[in-house]
Amino acid sequence: MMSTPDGRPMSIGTLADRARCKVQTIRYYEQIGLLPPAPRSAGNQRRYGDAVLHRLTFIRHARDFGFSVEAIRELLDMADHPTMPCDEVDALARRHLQEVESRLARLSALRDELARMVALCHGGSVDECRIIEALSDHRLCRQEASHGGASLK
Amino acid sequence: MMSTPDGRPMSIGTLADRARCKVQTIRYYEQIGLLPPAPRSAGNQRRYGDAVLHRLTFIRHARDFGFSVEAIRELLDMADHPTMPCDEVDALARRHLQEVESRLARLSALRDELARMVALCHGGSVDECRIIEALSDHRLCRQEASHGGASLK
DNA sequence: ATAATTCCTATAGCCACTGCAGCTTCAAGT
DNA sequence: ACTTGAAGCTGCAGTGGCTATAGGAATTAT
Repeated sequence: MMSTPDGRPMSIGTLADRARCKVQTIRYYEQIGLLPPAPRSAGNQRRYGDAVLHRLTFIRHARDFGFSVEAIRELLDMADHPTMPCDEVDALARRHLQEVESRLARLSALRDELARMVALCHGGSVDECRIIEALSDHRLCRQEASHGGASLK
Repeated sequence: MMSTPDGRPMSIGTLADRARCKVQTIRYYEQIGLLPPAPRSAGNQRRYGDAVLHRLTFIRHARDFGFSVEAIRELLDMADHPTMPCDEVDALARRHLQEVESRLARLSALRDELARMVALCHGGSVDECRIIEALSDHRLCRQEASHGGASLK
């Protein structure tokens, strides 16, 4: 129906289905240079071969792992030079792991504070609500630094 | 220097220092209606009393807890009606806690996958790099669902 | 009086997409 | 051959929660 089991090139929709991403995302990746400009059909529609499917799969997978587009750009550069040592790939991945672990720690501290706050509520009216109170007064937190404004994306 | 220990109103910079946030953020909050339009000096500069400091502290604190601006809008509405029952406050906080726990779970699964991936690298060149390989081939992941594209903000 | 600082508005940028409007092209069915 | 509907095209706006900058006016310090 929409696949090309033989060598014929794919439409953008087929590529999107195969890579499990949206059509617009593919065009966006082309626009920012993660994917090369696609060759066009006579009617100006993009046509793709398997190489782009692999590249796109790589990109989506790396995004699922939380790598930024800039990091992926570097990873793709490295993957395009297979004879170079993989130290930089390793370093990039380790840096990302550290970032994830740091976010995890912040989010975990946040969860604890939030759970503690929620546990304080025993019904009643808003003016005796411990949650509102806790949000109003930073001193009611266990530690200042536990969730202090750092980006916890 | 810049504080007003007596009853005189504060400038936006003083308010920003006291609430530990940026001047632009205050103007932004006014713009989106989290803070009321500030009264102005003769020269059109914003002047603030302590009430706004408290409101802003509440907002910043709730943001530190990861509440969205929309959620904070609701919390402020509730805080402005102290005689109402606090059920809704409680429900909002519990919902947010659940959201945080779900993010935490996703991020934790991601961390595990990433750590596993990083551990596979034993040096060498890029074409034998297990990290690149893992990113290229989703089948090398333990479980499909562990980090599959869900927003893990 | 002057200099340094802070304030004002308006606008653009961040990230990684997503959605829409208004049009053209393609593939399948009759 | 013709119609129809799906899928494609470009370009632009919007998301969230700020942050940064430009160019000018007001305030404060010396």
